[in-house]
Amino acid sequence: MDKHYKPAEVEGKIYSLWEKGGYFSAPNAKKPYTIIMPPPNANASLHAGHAMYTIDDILIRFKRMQGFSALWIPGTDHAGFETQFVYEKYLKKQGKSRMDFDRKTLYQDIYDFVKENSGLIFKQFTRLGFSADWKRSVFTLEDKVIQQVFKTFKKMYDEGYIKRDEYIVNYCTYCGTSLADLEVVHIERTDPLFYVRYPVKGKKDFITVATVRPEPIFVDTHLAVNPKDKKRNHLIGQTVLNPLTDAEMQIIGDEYVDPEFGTGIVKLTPAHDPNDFKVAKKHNLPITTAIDWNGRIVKEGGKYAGLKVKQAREAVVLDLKEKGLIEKIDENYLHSLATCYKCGRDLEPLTIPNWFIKVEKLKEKVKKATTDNKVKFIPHKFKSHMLSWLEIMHDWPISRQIVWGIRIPIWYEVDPKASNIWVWFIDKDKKPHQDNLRKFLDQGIKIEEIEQGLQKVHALTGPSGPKYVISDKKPTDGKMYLPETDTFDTWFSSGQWPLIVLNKDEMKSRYPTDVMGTLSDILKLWVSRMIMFGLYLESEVPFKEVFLWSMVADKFGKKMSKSKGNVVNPIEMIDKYGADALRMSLVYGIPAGGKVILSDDKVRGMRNFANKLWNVARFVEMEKEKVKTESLHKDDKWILAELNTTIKTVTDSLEKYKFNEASETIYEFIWHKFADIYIEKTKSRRKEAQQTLEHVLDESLKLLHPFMPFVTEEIWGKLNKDKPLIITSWPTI
RNA sequence: GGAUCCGUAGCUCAGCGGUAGAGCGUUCGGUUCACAUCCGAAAGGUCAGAGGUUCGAUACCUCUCGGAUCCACCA
Repeated sequence: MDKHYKPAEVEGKIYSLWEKGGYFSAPNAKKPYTIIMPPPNANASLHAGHAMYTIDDILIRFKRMQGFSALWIPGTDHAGFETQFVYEKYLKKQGKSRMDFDRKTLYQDIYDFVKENSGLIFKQFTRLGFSADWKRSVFTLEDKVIQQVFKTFKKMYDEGYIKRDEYIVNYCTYCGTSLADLEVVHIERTDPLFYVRYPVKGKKDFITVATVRPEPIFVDTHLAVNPKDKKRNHLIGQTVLNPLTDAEMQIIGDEYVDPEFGTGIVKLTPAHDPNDFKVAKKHNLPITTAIDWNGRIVKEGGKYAGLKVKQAREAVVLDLKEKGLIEKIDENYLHSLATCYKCGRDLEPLTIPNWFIKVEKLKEKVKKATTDNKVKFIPHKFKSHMLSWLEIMHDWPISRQIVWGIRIPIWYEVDPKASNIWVWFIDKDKKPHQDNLRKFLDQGIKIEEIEQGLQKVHALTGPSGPKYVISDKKPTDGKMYLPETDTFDTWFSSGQWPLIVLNKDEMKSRYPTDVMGTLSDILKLWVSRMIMFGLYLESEVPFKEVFLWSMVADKFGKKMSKSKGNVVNPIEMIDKYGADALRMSLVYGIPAGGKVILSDDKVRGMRNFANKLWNVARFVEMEKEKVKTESLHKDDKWILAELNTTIKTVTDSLEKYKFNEASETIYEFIWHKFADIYIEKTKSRRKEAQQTLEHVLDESLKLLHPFMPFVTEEIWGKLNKDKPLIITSWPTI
């Protein structure tokens, strides 16, 4: 044996030993133990967060060693919005945009793009020593996933869990899609607050309203005051004039108005403000669009039509100033606003037709399962996080206006005489058009050409909207149809992940799976949805326990992010110090649910530990001759007792997901008890102690194997040439 | 604004009623005999602050201050 352990020379060789031996497939044996891997983005390369899957690998290896039929199922996610965003950046570099392509072409291009990059992350996983059953991998755009998603959607529709509605959503005009509340990032910013005067009808008087958004004023039809506001409730029922259009506006009363804020009077812009939208629905007020999907003022905006929001704001303010209708401007108004988590731009609240899942009934089951501990959360605090989320969880908008995803299986019936479908398409000369479908049909453009170059379909909701059919294929009843162009929110498919990756037999034997280990960030986005779908479709939770870890941080405890430049590339760490060292660093000293602190110093420390173990093995290997004695020496008895305690502690800790305790215990035992104390003492009675030395080393290797699989397997192979691999044996007392 | 978690050695964290612990870092001393990716030793803390419960509080309770995360909302 060399003086030093050299991971680079060992890891590849050991990994293929496991792979060739078929150790990653579940053995037929006995009790099943199952973990499903949270599918990483197929397009991604490994970052520090993924390295935390080490925890799953530790569990799988531990259970495999204990003799379970351990199965770890991997997969990759299409990550709809994420991936399309990356692809569009790539297009932009080439001077192109998604608008240059019809949906089919764009989808295929992204598919090829992803295909080219996919597989990389699994290769990187093997560098970490992950023992997943790779040949079982599922990609979320595979046919069987799409079929499952269609089936679920149909069932939900039939059972009344799906609704279609005009709904105000946060829409990113740059990314071209609506975002769920969970994807919205609120930031604080100083913006001018304009105090706008509304002339009172028939008087020389004004009512002043404070707003940061004067640009959609031309569609406003109402102001509101709080009916309990004694100073102002006399205004209810009065009429003022729209400062831009001079149209008459009514003042209504609604309790949502805060009498203390601004002037205590608000303008209502239902189409572009979530609160105003609620008020408008309640009072049955008109919801008129002022801003289109491109973030520009609509053509009804007269002189402002076509302007972007910011330009329109400047123009409107200028005009109002000229009319003397700006009372004052507060330049230091600090407020929070919604921005896109992806591109950081301001989001535009827009009303667009959306498909929703009605969660009211569904979430009750999740609540009950959580309260009844059908799913156990580790650490425990996440149980209350989940419950508080369920309290406020509201209907889930599942429509995403992107191509890269599973299309919502809806076909709209085209009535050539109705004006209820708006389309955006590229004609056969690659020229884009957007307008009412009827207009194009009247011009004699064939529906086939429109469908061929289709970018977006925007069908009215409600009774005036078109009829539609739920089907994954185009209906063949001879009528004209156009497909829904929206795709499902990624979490709609990944939320059904456990039901997709397990086959029929396994649904009996391995469902619910044993544990789901994932980042606590996606507790609400993903974990809650998986539980919801599991209970809805199978009447049972999809996993018995959830282990959640928090973000991976640098040595100063700061979250790793590209913009901070403190990202640690796990692969570089492996190249430098070995996979075992990296793996150990991710669990040693990390409290459950806590921040994972990863630093060069720490990984180096763990590399040193691997080397220490290596040298313990070298020491043991130097002497082969054993002297049998009648009774054990007191030092032998001591170390064997310590070993037993260690086996017990490590086993118990692993069962309880206390990875830090388990790893610290085995580290302490090997280095500071076995090496520092026992080995030093045996130097004077070497041959006598040889048998105990060998035994303690073997057992230590097993205990450490889930954490540091490569070095332990390598040493095991050197010492126990005739025995099977260490990967299948756990020590017992 | 609401919720949760956390303030213990320079750093990262254990301890959670009975005179303060680990790793890393620092300082000092060690080159034969497994390992300098090592061994031995030392320095370093009114356990954030103030009250309370208790024979006794770093630990339990209350408040204050400081930090983190999540959620809601802001015309």
